[in-house]
Amino acid sequence: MTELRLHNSKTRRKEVFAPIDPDDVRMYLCGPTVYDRAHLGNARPVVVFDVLYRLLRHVYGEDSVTYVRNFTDVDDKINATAKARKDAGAEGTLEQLIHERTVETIGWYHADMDALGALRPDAEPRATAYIGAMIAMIERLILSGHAYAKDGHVLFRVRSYQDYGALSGRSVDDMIAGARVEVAPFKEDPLDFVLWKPSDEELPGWNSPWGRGRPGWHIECSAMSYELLGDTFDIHGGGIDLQFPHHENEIAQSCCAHPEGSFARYWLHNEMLQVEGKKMSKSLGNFFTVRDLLDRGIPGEVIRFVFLQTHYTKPMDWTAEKAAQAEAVLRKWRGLVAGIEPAPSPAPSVIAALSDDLNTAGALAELHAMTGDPALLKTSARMLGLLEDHMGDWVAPKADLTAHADHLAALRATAMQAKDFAPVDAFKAALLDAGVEVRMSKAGVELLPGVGFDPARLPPLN
RNA sequence: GGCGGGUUGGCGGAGAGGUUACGCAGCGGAUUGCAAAUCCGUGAAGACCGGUUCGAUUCCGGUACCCGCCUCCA
Repeated sequence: MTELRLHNSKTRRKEVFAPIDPDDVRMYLCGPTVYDRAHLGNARPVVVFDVLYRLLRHVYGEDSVTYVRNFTDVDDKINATAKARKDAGAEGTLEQLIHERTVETIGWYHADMDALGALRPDAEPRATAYIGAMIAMIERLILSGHAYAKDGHVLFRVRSYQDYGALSGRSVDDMIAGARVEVAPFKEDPLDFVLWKPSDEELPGWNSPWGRGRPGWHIECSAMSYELLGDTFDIHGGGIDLQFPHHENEIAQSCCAHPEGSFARYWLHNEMLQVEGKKMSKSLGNFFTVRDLLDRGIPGEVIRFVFLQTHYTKPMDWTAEKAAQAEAVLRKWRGLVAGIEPAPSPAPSVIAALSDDLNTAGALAELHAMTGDPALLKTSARMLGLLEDHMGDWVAPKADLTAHADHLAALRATAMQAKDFAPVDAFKAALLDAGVEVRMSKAGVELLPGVGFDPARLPPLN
């Protein structure tokens, strides 16, 4: 069996991956808070873990991998949107309006991630469906002395968990020194974080032993991973920005509530995304969503290719230049594999690259070496979610240029006789100007709509 | 202040203690009415300073610069 090696954030080393049960490999990815369209940065972990999911399925078998990715649908930004709708006169309770909003957002998320060629996880739990499990976990934490209730809040007693900070490499005392923790009257210690908080009438809430309220952010992942994957599972992932405090808190909650288990054994974190060398932010004006790119005509497969060019542990820079290059490569490859029956299995070199901590850039390099064997290229590319049939519509000609091609061929034939190439050159120049790629060979004339193709600027046929 | 990541040829971007990464661009050639596309060939690197070593871009230490996290965030 292929030996998989993964960089484990927990140990800060590349380790051989050994699943608890090779017939039931389990991984959890922190999913989106569904308050709006996913931005480009949200898509990076999705693509990275999609490749990991494909690899695990390849190595252990399609039915031997369980991939869970949650939807966070309890959140103040969602509440704000729902409240704004209610204030604007929308029908229904606040909870119903929240549900409507999140259903809408989840639909967008699915459409956008599907466009990137990401396989759907085996389970996509919504936090609101697991409130009972969260309450049960909080009760266990209170009983074991790791949490306490105060003024309608329940807080996790950070100093009760000795290994707190191990994942992100900080000590509790360092954090006090940093002093950027919220001090509140209901906290025993400024480091303690919220498991449950009260809701007023303006906010969604659920009944609990501590009154009507809602869960803190971190508890949902602990509760859902426990319910769906058990007290010990293989891989947990997300963006590096989640490492602290979110993942640190998840570990504390899960390990204290279920000391018999060891929670996630391998932690994978992807680095952040930049745009043209800068952090993507609304203030810099370089903020955009996946849908924005798709609407601009950049195919999801191209976005995916650009992502895979950079190793997931390094910051990735999105640039228009990279997108253009990726499109050219994919166009070429799609031309090579069109109508070709895929090879029975992917190239070992590609599996080897991916098995080495998801070296997707290395795997792409291997694909370049395979252009002489389109069948193998096709099958191997699919390990990366590329060159799949359902992803290829974008390469189809955007217009029927047969008439123009025939006209150009006729002009050329005349020109060959008359030794006067001016008319054919003029027509060709006009085509190029309209964004058409012109290919003339002994075999004939081929016209392809290029990147800047504009049908309105096509020359008349006379 | 604390924690973490990065710095490779014109650009993007990997692996490996000693042998060509790869892609794009460039250059030369084939081909073409001219181009494009395609094919063949080709130059070019490892932030800086030390150390280990027969040998380091690759390991260790330091410096500089860039970036992220520590607050909602993928």
